[in-house]
Amino acid sequence: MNENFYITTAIDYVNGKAHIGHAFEKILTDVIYRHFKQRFDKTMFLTGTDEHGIKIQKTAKSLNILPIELCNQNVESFKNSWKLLDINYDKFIRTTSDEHKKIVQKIFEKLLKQGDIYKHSYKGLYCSGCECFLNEKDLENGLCPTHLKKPEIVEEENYFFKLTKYKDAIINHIKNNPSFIIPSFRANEVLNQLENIEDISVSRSINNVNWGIPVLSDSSQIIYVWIDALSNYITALGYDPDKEEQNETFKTFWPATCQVIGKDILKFHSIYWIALLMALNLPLPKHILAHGWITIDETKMSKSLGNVLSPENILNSFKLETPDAFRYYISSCANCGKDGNYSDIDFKEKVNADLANNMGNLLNRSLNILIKYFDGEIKDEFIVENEIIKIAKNTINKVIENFDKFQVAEATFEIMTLLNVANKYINDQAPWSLAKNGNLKEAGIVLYNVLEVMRYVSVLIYPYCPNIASNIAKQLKTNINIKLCDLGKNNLKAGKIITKEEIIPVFLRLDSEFAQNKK
RNA sequence: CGCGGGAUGGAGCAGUCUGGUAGCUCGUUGGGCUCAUAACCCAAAGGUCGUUGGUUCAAAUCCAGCUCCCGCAACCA
Repeated sequence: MNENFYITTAIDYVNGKAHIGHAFEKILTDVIYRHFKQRFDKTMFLTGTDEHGIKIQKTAKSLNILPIELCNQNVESFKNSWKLLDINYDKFIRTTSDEHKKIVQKIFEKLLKQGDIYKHSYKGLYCSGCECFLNEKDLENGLCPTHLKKPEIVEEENYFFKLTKYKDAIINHIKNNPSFIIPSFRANEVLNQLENIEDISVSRSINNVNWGIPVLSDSSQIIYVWIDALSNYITALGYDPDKEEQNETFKTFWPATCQVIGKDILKFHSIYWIALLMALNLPLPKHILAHGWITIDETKMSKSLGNVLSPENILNSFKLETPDAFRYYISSCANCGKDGNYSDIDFKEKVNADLANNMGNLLNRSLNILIKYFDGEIKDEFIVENEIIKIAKNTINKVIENFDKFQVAEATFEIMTLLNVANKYINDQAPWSLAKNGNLKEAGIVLYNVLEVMRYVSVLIYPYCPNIASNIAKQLKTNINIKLCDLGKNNLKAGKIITKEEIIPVFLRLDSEFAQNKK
């Protein structure tokens, strides 16, 4: 395989700290990324933060610090969360970085020059308390709900992007590429939204918002979020709108293979972003993956309900030293693009059943038999492949098929099915009985086959549970960092692979009491 | 009459396009095994597939009506 793979997440708005929703998206992306890294040679994973705008400006003011100080603090917090969750991104882009700002300004100028951006006066309801424009629907009895003041009608000159110019092209692209928007049922929503689009405002007066990237040729205007934030996916690659020939990184990775976003921002990514790329004459991303929400105990997470969970809360509440169980659960609880639910009870049951009982215990019992009857040694005569290895090889294909459709939850099901088969196999063959009855070779063959399956499983589960997977590989003395296409070739070699002391359960059941202090 | 998705044993879901004895994971109950992390294997109980009507030899599946939930439209990750 020498295809290239570039995956991005949405960049998070750093007006607060990371919660389980942000974490879901990053874990989902990281799992997909790690899987494709097992298939492709050149891969890239981008995440980052969106840091400009009125909300940051105001929050910073209320804390009596500079906007950049607020951003720096929260960016640190986000990065720490991702570290805790083993999010293995290659690059972290900040919209406040110089490299980003310069390119955004150039992009703006280019679009302005070629006529895709034009100046237009905009009339709206402005609340001086909020220091921003309000929509009519936000008003209560014609008053600003926060300040109970009547907003004034203010006319402002802004720059607009000719979104309508690209409407037909976008409709065609979506219709001609059924796997462009995943899941496909969301494509209809987008097509609907496209019916009513208008040109969008892409700048703000500096009198209203000053925390942003200035328009190069007009110091009275700040570039608004659409061009500022969306373009991060290409500024991070070093895109330069002034150059005919782009750099190697850009040529290697653009267009993105998959852009992972939340369903709330699908409109911006499947319409605004696409139009922007068309205007820049750049190829479009292959897939936009819109994931659903994580609900907490079937309830929508919201600050006012006080049920916002951070990934740290959950890891701490179960005293987890690695994020593997959480990563596994969160990426298997929501079928492709649908909403998923988090509950402490489900979490515990799912990871106990799958990771401890089905997977960890199988490794543990097999290695113990190997110690008990063969002193941890695989003999040459044991290396005879049975039917179960064919099933394992078939599982690789099924997992790949699922990931090709970004069905991350569905792929775990295939791995668990393989483990079920292996558990049944060892039970039916009963190597402990074979050994007692003197059929040592037969017993050894069974163990070899089960451990081979575990080797396959270690690599297949790696994208979800990198630490557990590495642990399994360590006990088998095998290499976890191999490509999926080589998995069938590097079978376990004859020799002593483990001692009694080295057998350590890779994942213990969670039986601790549910932790308190969730708030 | 805005557009779209959904309603399947205690829980969560598949099956619906291409009608033909209702399937998976978890849970429950009984049994087996004793290598293992109260694990693993087998078996059983439990569903008139939201509702009404239609087409058909035959409907979870196709058609029509109705009820209820949800998403988007409307910058919550």
